[in-house]
Amino acid sequence: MLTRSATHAVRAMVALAGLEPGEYAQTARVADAAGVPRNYLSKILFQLARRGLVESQRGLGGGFRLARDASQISLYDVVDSVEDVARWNECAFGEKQCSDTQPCALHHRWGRVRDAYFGLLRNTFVGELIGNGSSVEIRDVGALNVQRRSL
Amino acid sequence: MLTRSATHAVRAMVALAGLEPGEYAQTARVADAAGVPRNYLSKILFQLARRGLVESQRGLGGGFRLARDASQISLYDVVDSVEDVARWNECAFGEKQCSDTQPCALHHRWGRVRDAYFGLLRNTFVGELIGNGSSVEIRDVGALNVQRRSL
DNA sequence: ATATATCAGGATATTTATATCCTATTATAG
DNA sequence: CTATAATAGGATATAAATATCCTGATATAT
Repeated sequence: MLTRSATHAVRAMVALAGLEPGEYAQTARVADAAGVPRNYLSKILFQLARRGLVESQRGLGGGFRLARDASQISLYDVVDSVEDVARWNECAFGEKQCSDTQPCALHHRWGRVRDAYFGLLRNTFVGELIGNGSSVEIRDVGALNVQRRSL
Repeated sequence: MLTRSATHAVRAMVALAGLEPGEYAQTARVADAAGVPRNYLSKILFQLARRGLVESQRGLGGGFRLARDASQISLYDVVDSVEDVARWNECAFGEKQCSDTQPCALHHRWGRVRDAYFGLLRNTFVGELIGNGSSVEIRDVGALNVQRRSL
C-alpha cells in the first residue's frame, strides 16, 4: 500500500502539473490544491526537489514547479522519493535467506503481487492523473502573480 | 505490504500447524519456533484466538493449537486478525468519493494490485506453508509434554 | 538598503505500530 | 488445599510515521 506521505507526494505532483508552463506555486497553494497539511507538504516537496523531480525558487514570486514534463515522471519516481519502495522486495514471510534460488513458501506468489504494484508505479505517469474530475485542481487565486525576470 | 504483526501471525500459525494432532504449544515455544518476540506474540495469539483461528487452554499442559485444519485457514483470515485488510479498499489517490462508478485516475490500476494481493491472501492456506525448507519448525523440546485428560 | 515573500531545514509534537513488563485468572497435579 | 503452569490482558516503553512550529537563508521589489 501507498503510505500517506506517498499519496501526499503524488497529489502534490499532480497539482504542480496543472500550472502554466514555467509558473511557480508556493507551498501553501499546492497544499490547498492537493489537500495536504502545509508544513508537512513542505518536507515532501523538499524530498521531491532533492530527487530532482521539482525545482524550487526562493523569494517573492518563487515556489515549486515540475523539473520536467509530467508525462516523463513516473509514480515510481514520486513514491520512491518519500518512502523506500525497495522494501517490497523483502521476503513476505520474514525469511532471512529467501531468494529466487532459495525461495520461501510465499516467494513466487508474493512476486506476483509485487509485480502488479511495481507495474502500477512504473507505467503510470503524473501526466496521466491530471483533470478527470480529480479534486486536485490548482487554481491561481490571483493573489500576487508576479512576473519573473529569469523566465 | 504485510505488516510485521501480520508476518508474525502467519509464522505462528505455520508453527502451530506443525504440532501433533490435539497437542498444545505454549507461547514461548511458538515464539521460539516462529522467531517472534514472546510477549508480543502473546498479543497476536490472543487476537488469533478471538478470531477463532486458534484455541487456547490455560494451566499446566496448556497453550495454543489450531482451531481447525491448517488447510482450511486462509492467509486472509490470519492477516485480517491482526491488521485491517480492508484499508486496501481505500482510494490509493486519497479521493474521498472515489468508487467504481466515480473512479479516480488510479482506481482501476490500483484495483489490479489489490486483486493480486487479495488473491494471495484468499487462495493461500496455512497448510501450504509448512515444511518447504522454512525455518519455522516447531520441535517439542520434551521439556514437559503433559498428557491432557480432555483430549 | 530595507521590507517582504518564500523556501530550507532543525526542533518538537502527535499518532500508530511494535515490543516489553507485570499481575490476575484459570487450569492441572499432587 | 496448595503449588505450579500457563493464558488473559492492562500498563507501559520504544520506534517509526505523520504533522506542526519556528527561525534562518535567500530572492525580489522598491
